[in-house]
Amino acid sequence: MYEKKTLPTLNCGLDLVGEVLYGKWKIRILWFIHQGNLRPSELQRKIPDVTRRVLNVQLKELEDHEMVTKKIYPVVPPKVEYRLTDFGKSIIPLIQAIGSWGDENQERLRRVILKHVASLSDKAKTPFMEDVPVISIRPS
Amino acid sequence: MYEKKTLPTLNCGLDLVGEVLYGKWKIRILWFIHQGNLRPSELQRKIPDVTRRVLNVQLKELEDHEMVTKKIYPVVPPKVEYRLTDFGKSIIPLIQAIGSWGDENQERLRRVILKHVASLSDKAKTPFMEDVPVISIRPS
DNA sequence: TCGAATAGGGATGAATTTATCCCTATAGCT
DNA sequence: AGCTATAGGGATAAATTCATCCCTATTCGA
Repeated sequence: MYEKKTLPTLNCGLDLVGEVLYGKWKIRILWFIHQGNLRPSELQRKIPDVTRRVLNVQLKELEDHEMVTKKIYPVVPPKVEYRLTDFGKSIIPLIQAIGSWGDENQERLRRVILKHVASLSDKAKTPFMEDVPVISIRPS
Repeated sequence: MYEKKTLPTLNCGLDLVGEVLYGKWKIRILWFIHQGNLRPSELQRKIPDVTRRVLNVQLKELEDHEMVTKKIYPVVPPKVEYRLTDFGKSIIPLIQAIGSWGDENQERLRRVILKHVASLSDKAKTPFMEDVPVISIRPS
């Protein structure tokens, strides 16, 4: 494991939320569990870019933060299910609100993000920011 | 500058919001500008833990993302002011909502976060997680 | 018998973010 | 003359996060 060398800033509610939601895949994981994808293998199929290793680590953190519970079925092949706690459920409306704001401003966000990324690599000519597919993980 | 080697995941609104809000100090910076702290020096006094270097970088990103505008006064000593754009203003209610949720669940969040941090360093005996001060940057 | 699916995790390397250090410049004040 | 406040940024180090590689184990089905 890696050991933190600096203490987290925990001055206010915003900082606290940041701690539990910070992580490349955390919000997505919460959302997909909310959608009924309870097993790690299901989650991984929903989020192909995350590796099993990292998925496990982030699920463990969500569990430590009491956002999800882990249930191990003593069967073979192994079966594990994660579910949102009531605490975890209570943050779903916020995730929904953020996602909606993002969807509403999707074009503008996409434009400014890609423009910024492009500005970071002026000479190296990055070839990948032309057209990123437009998919929504939230139900329409 | 550092050049990104992997493309960002931009599948849905959530991902897009993540791009513009990701950054250790971004949300705080937006909030304090919203509170009327427009000059870099003011912001730095409000957020002592951020260095001027990093503050500049994150302000530049917020500017690229059209969340804030930068106004340079041609005076000396230099004077610069950042203001929220309408776009930036439109995300403030979400920040407020997240902060409120965090404030409401402050005790629980603080407990689980510190418990998790402690679990990462079992043997090394971290000495710093006893009592982090409880301050709110949002007006009461 | 061999491979796929299931879940997990140690060791290590790569990528990314954040921090540190050290410069530039000018006006006003002591 | 020297100090402070103002704003900015290059080069580099440190911290942190994320990815890759490679193992363990069992049951079922081809």
